[in-house]
Amino acid sequence: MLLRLDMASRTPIYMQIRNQVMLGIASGELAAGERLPAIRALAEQCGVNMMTVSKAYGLLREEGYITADRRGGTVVAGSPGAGALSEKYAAALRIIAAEARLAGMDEEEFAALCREAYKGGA
Amino acid sequence: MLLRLDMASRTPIYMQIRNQVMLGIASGELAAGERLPAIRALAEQCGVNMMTVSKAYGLLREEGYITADRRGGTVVAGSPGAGALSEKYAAALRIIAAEARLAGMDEEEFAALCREAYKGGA
Amino acid sequence: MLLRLDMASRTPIYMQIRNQVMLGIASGELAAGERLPAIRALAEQCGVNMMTVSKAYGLLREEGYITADRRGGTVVAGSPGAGALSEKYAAALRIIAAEARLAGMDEEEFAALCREAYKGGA
Amino acid sequence: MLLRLDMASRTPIYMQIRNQVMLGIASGELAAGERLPAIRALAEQCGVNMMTVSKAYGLLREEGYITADRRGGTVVAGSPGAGALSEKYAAALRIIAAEARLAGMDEEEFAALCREAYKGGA
DNA sequence: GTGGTCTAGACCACA
DNA sequence: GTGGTCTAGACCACG
Repeated sequence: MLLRLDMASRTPIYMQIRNQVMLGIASGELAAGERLPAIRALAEQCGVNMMTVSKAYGLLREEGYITADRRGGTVVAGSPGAGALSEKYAAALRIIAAEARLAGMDEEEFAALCREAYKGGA
Repeated sequence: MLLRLDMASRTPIYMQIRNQVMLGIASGELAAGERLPAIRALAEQCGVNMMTVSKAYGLLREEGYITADRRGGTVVAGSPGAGALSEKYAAALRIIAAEARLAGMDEEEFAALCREAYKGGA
Repeated sequence: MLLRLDMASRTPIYMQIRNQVMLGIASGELAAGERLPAIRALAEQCGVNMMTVSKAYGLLREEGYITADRRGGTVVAGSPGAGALSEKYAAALRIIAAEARLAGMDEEEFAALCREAYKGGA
Repeated sequence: MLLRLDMASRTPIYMQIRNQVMLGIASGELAAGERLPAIRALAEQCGVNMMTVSKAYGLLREEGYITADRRGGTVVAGSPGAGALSEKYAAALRIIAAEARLAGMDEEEFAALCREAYKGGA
């Protein structure tokens, strides 16, 4: 699990870390029960502040994607699976769909693109 | 065209305005050539500062969704249509797809949701 | 002499008119002594306000490119030829040269581009 | 890096700042990777509002001349170099060339002036 | 510390 | 009338 952080991006670093860990879990690269690197280790490896990594882990914990294990480490949680997308992501999807429509894509092209994005995380 | 702004949201107000205007254009509620409300008028209507609306309009202009006619007013541009989603939105789509996968949705459910989002803007 | 005005441009319309008349004179398309269209006629032809055309003509008159003739018309003046570029244009040229340098052009390429621009107005 | 701003100029202050920073990068006075003054610091130094400097930095960022490092500060970007002048600057060059022609300069004189402008930023 | 966002006024250029 | 620019403050998110 190697993180690629873009310091020039508008997306906050902690969010980039959170996103990439989440993507790693979704793709199966990070299996349920697998242990994540310690905060200090990951911070050093990425050249960022420990607080930044801590914030990302905290977010992932709140979302239920990871949990603290008994010995003080952090492990990937078994996915609970709410069965539906949260309203936050649904709203983002509507915006992306509108952008696609304005870019000239028809419904079939957009659906294919979405399937591709879904499979890409496999 | 009525805008609904959430002052408590993490999304900046100017971006909320930009998104809703863009959604309005995509849905056809705002037709090409149609005139948008004047910056001051929209600012007053939304209870927001002029500069905030100005920033949203500036963004939309840069993106090519609207054009400022020098003879006064801002009008909806005819969409040229790049034909593809920008990498920025493609990356966001990958994240949403991963969230959907972790929420327990299978590919078919996700594709249906995406089609719904696309048609929703019709 | 047909003017092509872009209402969506950031360049004011009166300046677009001024620039195109000046370019017409430089290229020889408008010869010294030739009569320019009346303000009202040009305004109607371009679909702009008379005041706008008047402002452009006023500018060109101040710069010495055109003069009022005895019968109330406007004619192209014989070029006086200061022999040097005004500081305003020299400054603009420095900025363009810097942009070219940052775009990766070397001195030869830039000089060739400048000669092309000079000859283009022939 | 000292900026000289002309408050009486028709050129907006934010554009003057943008131009001078760009000229500084082109001349090598500001090297790639070098850190620019903080927005607030530059604003105070120039006796200008923060937002004005912010707008200039935003422009330079969009143009790819600088990048905002999330770990604090704004740095000069390594120039990618499109290899050609944008149409906007090419049009401005045509206008300047025409002005030079009307000022009585011949092609050689103009080319020499352009080389001078190019080398001036060295 | 940094940049990002926002407010409530103001003046100006353009058409 | 329109949009563009600017000021002098303020609060917030990020690292």
